[in-house]
Amino acid sequence: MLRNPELRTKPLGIQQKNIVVTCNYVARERGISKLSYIKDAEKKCPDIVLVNGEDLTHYREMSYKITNFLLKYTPKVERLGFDENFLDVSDMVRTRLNDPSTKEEVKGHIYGQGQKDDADSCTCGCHARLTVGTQIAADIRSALQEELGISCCAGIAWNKLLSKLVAGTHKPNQQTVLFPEHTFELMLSLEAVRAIPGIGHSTAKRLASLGIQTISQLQEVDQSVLTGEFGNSMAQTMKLLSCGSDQSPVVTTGQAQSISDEDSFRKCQDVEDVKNRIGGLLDNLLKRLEEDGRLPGIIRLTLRKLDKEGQWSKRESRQCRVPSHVFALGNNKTIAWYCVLSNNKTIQMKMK
DNA sequence: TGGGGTCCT
DNA sequence: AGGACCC
Repeated sequence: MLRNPELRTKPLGIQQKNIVVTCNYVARERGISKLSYIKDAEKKCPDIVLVNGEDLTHYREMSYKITNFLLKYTPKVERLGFDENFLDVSDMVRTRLNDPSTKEEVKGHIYGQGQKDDADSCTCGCHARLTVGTQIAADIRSALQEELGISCCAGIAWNKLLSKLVAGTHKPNQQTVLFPEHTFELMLSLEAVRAIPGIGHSTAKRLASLGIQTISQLQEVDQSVLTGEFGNSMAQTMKLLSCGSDQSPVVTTGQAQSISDEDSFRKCQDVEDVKNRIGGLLDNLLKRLEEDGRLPGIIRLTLRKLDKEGQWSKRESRQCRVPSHVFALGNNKTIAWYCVLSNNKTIQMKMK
């Protein structure tokens, strides 16, 4: 929509292969959901505009523009995917609170307000700090809109878990603050344990096998039951998460730990085809590598196979260290196969 | 389901 | 090398 503002008012979906991976809010009002099949989306909304988003270059660039913009406010910026950032603004809050011109006005929504009367029992000053947090968020969001044309949501709380959860409570382009009295309310509004960031597919299944499906069940279960299934460390963090407690600090993301390029290799029959496609992926990688300026220490090839029923199986990977002279020679295609051949391993690719 | 990423075991 | 998690 940034590159083509006319799309702003139309139902827009971003397409990768057969799937609408994400869409704008106009499309969502028409019943389109993320990760739906193109066919279903077109049935619900025949006039949906589809833009191919298989090449992530533009999104990646914008993503880093935004992160770099946020880094002007504080060095404590942690990226999560291409479109989320955590900011630890504790230091900014402190300096603003020392400024006599700072007011007590809350910007944006207050979570849970109106459902209970707010007896402000806090004596630690957290209400004042969170209030300043809402002002910082509002400032940053409007600067983002002005300078980069980006709208976004924000959640203001005292840890990453809660800020993320509360950010989702008022949805397009709004911000919400969580005051401590409403923490339990927010956690219990989630219902399923799966809704806790950090509890994924597999953990949710294992919890279900213990008879635990809701957050309140997780809050109330005996610690030893969890420890038996997950071990001490995971059991403890899950217990804490269920109560809205998150000890993890905001960790500055910095430069990428890895760069990768993928393709699903649909309709790829012969060896020649495979070589060409991998060669293409490699060309893109080398281009990005050059922009990055660093040299890789390891190269890895990952693949997924289709079995006879056409189902995806697990990923398999082979990796090896790359001596820098390989890059000094600059021979593209040599590098492509370097890791495979250097281990003298053959990877069978069976594509449908 | 897709094309990315992170960290832990 | 694989598994879990995130978007």
